[in-house]
Amino acid sequence: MFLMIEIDSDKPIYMQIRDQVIEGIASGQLPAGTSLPSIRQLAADFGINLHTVNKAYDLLEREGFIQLRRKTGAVVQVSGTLSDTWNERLQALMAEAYAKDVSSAEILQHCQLILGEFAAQHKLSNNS
Amino acid sequence: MFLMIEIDSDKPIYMQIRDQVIEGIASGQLPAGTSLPSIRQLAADFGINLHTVNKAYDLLEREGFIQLRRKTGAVVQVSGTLSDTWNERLQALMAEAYAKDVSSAEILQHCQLILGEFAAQHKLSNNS
Amino acid sequence: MFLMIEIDSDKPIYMQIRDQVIEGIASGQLPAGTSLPSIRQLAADFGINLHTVNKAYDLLEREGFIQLRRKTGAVVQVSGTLSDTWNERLQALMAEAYAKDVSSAEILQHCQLILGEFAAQHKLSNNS
Amino acid sequence: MFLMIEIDSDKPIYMQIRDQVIEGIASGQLPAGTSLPSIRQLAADFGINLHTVNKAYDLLEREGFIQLRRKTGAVVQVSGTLSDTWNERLQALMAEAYAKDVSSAEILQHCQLILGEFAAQHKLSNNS
DNA sequence: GTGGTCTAGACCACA
DNA sequence: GTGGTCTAGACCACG
Repeated sequence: MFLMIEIDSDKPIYMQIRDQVIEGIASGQLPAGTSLPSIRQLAADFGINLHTVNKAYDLLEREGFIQLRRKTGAVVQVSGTLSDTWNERLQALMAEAYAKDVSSAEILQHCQLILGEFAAQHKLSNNS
Repeated sequence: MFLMIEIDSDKPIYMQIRDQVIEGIASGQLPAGTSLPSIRQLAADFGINLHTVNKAYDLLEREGFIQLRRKTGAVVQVSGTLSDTWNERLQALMAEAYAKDVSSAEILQHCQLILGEFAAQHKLSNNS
Repeated sequence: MFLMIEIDSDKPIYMQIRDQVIEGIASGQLPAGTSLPSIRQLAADFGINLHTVNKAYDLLEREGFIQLRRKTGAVVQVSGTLSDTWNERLQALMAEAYAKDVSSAEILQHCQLILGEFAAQHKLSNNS
Repeated sequence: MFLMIEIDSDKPIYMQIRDQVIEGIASGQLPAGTSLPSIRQLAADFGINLHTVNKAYDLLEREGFIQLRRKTGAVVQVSGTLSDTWNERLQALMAEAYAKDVSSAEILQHCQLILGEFAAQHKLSNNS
């Protein structure tokens, strides 16, 4: 599995699942149409509560990243628009760095670095 | 005042205060040395509790954005380094957009737009 | 329990908790991984307020001595670096003794004595 | 003057005065018998409140570092024993470092360094 | 008047 | 059950 749950993290488990699924999609490891493990499967694999996984999947569906089907389980779908709060969160993050006197160039470099990694992994996944 | 509190938001009030103060610093509205309203003052102005404001100010101080003084209140101070989780949060945000099939160029454009606004406002504040 | 709260002390209660937990870690009574009592539990045990304990735990977490988990409570974790003011506080303390005409040798002996006790207790805890 | 007041510090002003007078004594800059500036003088020099200086002097007298006389002002006297809380504060400080996995040798080295500086300055003052 | 500390009691998110 | 957040009201230290 591609998931890495840190039970000690300050980030809620369902958010860890959500974020990592999204990163998996971004990096091309989970292209559209891919089936995600069933809720029971995933919960069993990591020894976490069904409700926790359910909450993550439900959130991912509401955000348009996956589609939940009876029996078939969860399927990745790439569609939808950026969430309402995305821009706000980005602005908060940019402000945090800018207020620390980090230059715009340096901040953009950080962004580019991350995006570059996604692109590189994407390419790799497609070729394999 | 520069603050805009949404009592119904899912984001904790003390985080709203923190984020908006940081944005104020980033945009130059709150240059180093500026005095922030006292804890009691701000609490009264927005009809929120003293402890909530205190928590926000305490957090801002620990993160190096302001300095709390016994008698003078809170004063803006730019120093310190980026928080440990800044890069993680940025990566999660970038992934979210990339997974939505938004191109790298478009994402970077979003960042640049925000940073550009900060720079423009900064310039404006300095000239006035 | 290992704690000893003096309600009448000039030292704030949350600082008493903090210092004693740190001493517990130093002496090996609280090795990494040990679970601390929950906030509510500790507050109830000593008849103090939940928020006071919360403040102590929050401080200990920020200083890297413990880790707060949603469900499991507080767990000891040794990491992080010395606080910024440690050296200043040490210097003030050394000056106080030196100004009383206590010899350097005697002062160092005090330090060694304390450190020796920590080491001895540490050894004891490990062997048991 | 030998004093350096930081109005922004988290440490109360009267404590800054106290600590620096003690350091002055420890380093030999203020040998026994030296007259300290009058309360009014010191308050005027630093633009601080009379009560604040008074509080510092009062504390220093109660701790046995100086002697307050009518008209004559404050005179340094080296005598008295270590304060009741000195050992406790030292123990807390040692614990803080030891709990961070700093070795006893390294901690002692810190202490020796500070004491060595006092001794060196002391010698210098006596020779001059 | 400022921030710092403590108490009392409440609701929510997480698992 | 855990910690996280918010409210309300109190007293103290500092200057």
